[in-house]
Amino acid sequence: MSIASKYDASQVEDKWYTYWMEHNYFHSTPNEKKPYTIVIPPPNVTGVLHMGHMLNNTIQDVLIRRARLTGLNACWVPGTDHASIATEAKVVAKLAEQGIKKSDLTREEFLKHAWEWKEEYGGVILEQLKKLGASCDWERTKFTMDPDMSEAVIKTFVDLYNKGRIYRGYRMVNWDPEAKTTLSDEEVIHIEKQGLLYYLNYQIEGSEDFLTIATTRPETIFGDTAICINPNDERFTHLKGKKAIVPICGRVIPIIEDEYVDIEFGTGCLKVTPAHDENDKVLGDKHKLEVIDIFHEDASLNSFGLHYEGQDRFKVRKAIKQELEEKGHLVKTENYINKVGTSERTKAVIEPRLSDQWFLKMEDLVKPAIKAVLETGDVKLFPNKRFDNTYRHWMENIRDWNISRQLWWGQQIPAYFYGDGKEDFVVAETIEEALTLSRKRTQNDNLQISDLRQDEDAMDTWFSSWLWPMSVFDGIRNPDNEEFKYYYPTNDLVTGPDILFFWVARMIIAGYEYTDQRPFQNVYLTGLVRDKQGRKMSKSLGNSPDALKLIDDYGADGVRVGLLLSSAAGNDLMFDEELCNQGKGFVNKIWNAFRLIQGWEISDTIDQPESSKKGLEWYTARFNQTLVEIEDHFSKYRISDALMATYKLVKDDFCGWLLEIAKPAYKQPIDPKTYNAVIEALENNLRILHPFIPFASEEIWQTLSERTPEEALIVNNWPNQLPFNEQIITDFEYVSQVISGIRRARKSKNIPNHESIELHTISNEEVPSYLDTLILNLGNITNYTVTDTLIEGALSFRVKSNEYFIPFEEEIDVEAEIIKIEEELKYTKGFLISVSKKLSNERFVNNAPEKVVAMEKQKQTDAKAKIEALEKRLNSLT
RNA sequence: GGGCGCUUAGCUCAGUUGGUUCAGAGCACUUGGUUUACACCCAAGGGGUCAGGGGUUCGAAUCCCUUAGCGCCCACCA
Repeated sequence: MSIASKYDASQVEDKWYTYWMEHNYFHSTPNEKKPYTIVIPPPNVTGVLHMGHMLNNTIQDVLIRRARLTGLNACWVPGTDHASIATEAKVVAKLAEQGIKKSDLTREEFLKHAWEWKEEYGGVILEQLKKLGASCDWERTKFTMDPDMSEAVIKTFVDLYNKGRIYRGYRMVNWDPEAKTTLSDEEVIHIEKQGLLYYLNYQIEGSEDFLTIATTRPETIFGDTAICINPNDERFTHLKGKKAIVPICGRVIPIIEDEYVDIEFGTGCLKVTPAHDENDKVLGDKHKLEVIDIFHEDASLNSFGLHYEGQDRFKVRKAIKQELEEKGHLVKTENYINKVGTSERTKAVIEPRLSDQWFLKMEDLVKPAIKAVLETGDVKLFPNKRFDNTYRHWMENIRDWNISRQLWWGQQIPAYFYGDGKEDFVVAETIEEALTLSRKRTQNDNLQISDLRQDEDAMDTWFSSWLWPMSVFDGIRNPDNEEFKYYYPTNDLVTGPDILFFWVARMIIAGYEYTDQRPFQNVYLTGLVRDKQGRKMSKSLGNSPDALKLIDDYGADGVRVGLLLSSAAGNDLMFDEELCNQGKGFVNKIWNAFRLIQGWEISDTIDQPESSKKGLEWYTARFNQTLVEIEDHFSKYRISDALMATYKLVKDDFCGWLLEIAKPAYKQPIDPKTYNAVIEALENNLRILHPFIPFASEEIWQTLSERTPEEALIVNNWPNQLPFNEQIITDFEYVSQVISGIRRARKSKNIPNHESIELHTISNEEVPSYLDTLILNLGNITNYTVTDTLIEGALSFRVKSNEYFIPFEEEIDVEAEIIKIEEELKYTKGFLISVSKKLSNERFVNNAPEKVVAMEKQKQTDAKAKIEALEKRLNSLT
C-alpha cells in the first residue's frame, strides 16, 4: 500500500473523532483513579466559534488529553450559557424582523420564541468544538437554564436572601435604555467621549441677578431640584439662602451649600439632579431634596420635559442648547472630554436611574475568596502574578452586586408579592412555599396562589454561571452526591482575563460560600487573540478569520499548533494565518517521518551498525531530557513552550538527526534492532505529541500497527521519565559541530553530499571519539584518521582547538584561507585578552564564586590552545 | 485621577535566584541543494549599544533611580 506523501487532515479527522466517540473515551465516571476535572467556560448558547474559543479550548483539550495519558481520570464538562441580555437582544431583533414587538407579547409567549431560537441555534458552537478535536464528556453537556441548573440558582437566591445577604433596594443603578434593563457595575464600560461643557445662567429669585453653572447635560435641567455652592466660596456668599429659577421650566429651587462642590471646577456652582446622577443623589439625600425623574425607560423625556416630551435625550440636548441660547441662558460652551458609561452589550450610553432592584451584599462574601488567592494560594492565577493585584483591587473595593435584570430570558426572581406595598413579598423556591409564607406573614389564610404575583425580573446571567463548577455536578441541590464529591473541586480553569471579575472571582466567592472549598485550583488566563496589527478581533472590524475555514484549510491539528506556538503564556496573541501553515507543515513532517520508517524493509541477517546504536543511545537521552523540560513547562502552564520543546525534539532531533543516522543506504534493508528501536522512539514521540495534534498522532499510531480499542493512543500512557546520560548529549553536540564544519566545507567547494570524502584531524584536546562512527556516517567519510602533522592542500575547520582537514585535489585558495584564519585568530585573541583581564582582576578572583572563576580559567586555556593551533596552521600556509 | 505591566534580531517573543551554555528561539530573510521520507523539504549564513540616561557591583538584559513611548485595569468631579 502506498502512502500519500502529503498528510490530508480532512481524510483523517472526522474518522478518529467518530472512533473516539464510539468507544466513549471522553466519558468519565468516578473510579479509583485520581480525577482531573475542567469545566468549560460555557460559551453563549447562540454563539459561533471564534478565535478566542479556539485558543482557549485548544489549551483545555491539551491539558485534558495529557491528563488522560498520565493516568488520571480526565473529565471535561462542556456546556453553554443562556447569556440573558445578549440572547434576549437577539430574539427581540429577530422578532422585530417579523414585525413582532416584545411589548406586545406576554412573558410566556416571548419565552416560547426564545426557546425556539435556542433549539434552532443553540449548541452549534459545541458541534464546532468537536471539529477542533475537543475531547469533552458530551454526556455531561449542561445548559445554564436546564431545569436542574435553574433550580440550583433559585435555591441559592433563596438561601442568600434568608441569610440576609440579598436585599431589595431603591437605588441608583446603571440603566441601559436600549435593552431596557439595569446592569451591574462590571457591565458598564467607560469610554472617553468628546462633548461640551455648557455654561448656563439661572436667575436668582426676586432679583435681576444670575448665577452660572456648568453642566455636560443641559437636558437634565428639568430634573434640577437645587443649585449647590461651596460654603467656603466667597464669591457666592451673597447667594446663601436664596433661590434660583430653572430656565425654561421656571421652577424655583433652593441654593444649598456643600463642601462637595469643587471651587476650582467650572463656575463653582453645581446644578443638582438627584434622579440622574449618583453624586447628586447623595447630595439630594443629604439635603432632603425632591427627586424628579424626567426620563422614560428608553431615555426619552417624560412629561417633566414639557415640550420635549417623547424626544430622545441626545436630540433634546441639541435642541435645548438652541432654546437656551435664544432665551439668553447659554453663556458659552467649551469642548470637554468626559468618560461616559456605556453598556457592554448594546453599547448604549448608560443612564443612572433610580429604581427598585435586588442586590447581593458582597463585603463578607469576598473575604474567603481574597484569602484563597492572596494569602493561602489555594487558588492560583496563572501564568503570572500580575493578575493578583488586579484581583485584590477589585475584591477590596467591591460594591454590592445588582443581580436583577428587567429581562425575561433567565431565571425569574423567586420573590412573590402578596400586596401592593414595597415590603409585601416573600422569597421562596416554589409558589406553594411562597403561599405558606405569605399566609403566615399576613395571618391571612384566605390568600390563594392566584393572589401572588412573582417579581417580573430575571437574574443576572452571572448569578447562574458563578455556580457552574458546582452545579454541573449537582453540587448545590445535592452536595453529598458521589460525583460532586469525586470531581469537585475541579483542577484547572482556562479562560480570558476579560471575565476575571464577571466570572472567575465570583465563582471563587460562591465556591467558598457553598462548599468551603476552592472551585478550582489553578486559573490559566489566556491572552486575547488579536490580528496581525494588534487589533482586537471583532465582527465589526471583520478581521476575525472564519474558524471552521481555518480548520478546513490547515486541519484542526495545524490550527491547534499554530495557535499554541504563538501564544506565549499570558500575552495577547497576534494571530497570523501563516502560523497555522507552520502547524500544518509540522504535522506533515511527522507524517513523512512515519512514511520513511514504514517503507523500510527489515532483514534479519544484518547486524546493527555502530552508528545506529550510538544514535539511538543519544536520542533516548535527548528524549528523556526533553521530557523533563516539557514537564516543567506544563507545571507552569507554559503550554507554548511545552509545544516548542516537543516541536524541536521531533523535528530537529528525531527527523533531522536520528532518522538520518538510522536510515539505511538507498534500497538497502534495515537491521531489526534499529528498526524496532526507531519504532519505539516514534511511538514515544506520538505519545507526547498527542495532546497537541490528537488526530494525526492517532492516525499514525493506528496505521503503525493493528491496535485494539484499549490500545488507542488517546488512552495510552505518557512515557515514563527515565534517567538519562547527559554526557552523550554534550558529546553529540561536539559531533554536530564537526558535521556542520564538514557541510560548510563541502558547500564552499561544491562537493555534493553523496560524494564521500576523507577527514583527518589533529586533536589538541580530548574529543568524544566513541561517537566517531556518527561522523563517518553523517559526514559521508570514507577515511578518518588522527594525525599530528598538518595536511597540505586541504580544506580545514576547527571545533574548539581541534583541527580538521578535508583533502582536496583542486587548488586551495590560500589567500582566502589565510584571511579566514587571521580573522578567527583576531577574534580569539581579543577574547583571550578580555578573559585574562577578568582573571587578573583581584576583586573578581576574590569575590566571584569558585565555579565561575574556574570556568573563566577554562575559557582562557581553551583560547590559548586555539590560538596556538591557528598560528601553526597560518605558518604552514605562508 | 489612581494602580499594574510592557519596551531584547525585520516580526512574535524566551531569558526563573545578577556570573559556563548570556545575548537566545521560532518565523521571516540571503545563499546553495531535488532520481534515494518530506519544497508543507534540507543545509549553510547574515542580523540586536537588550527603549534613552544615571547608579549599585569585581561583574547588569537581569537590582535601584529617572526620562520617553505603548498597553491594560480601576475610578461618581459637574
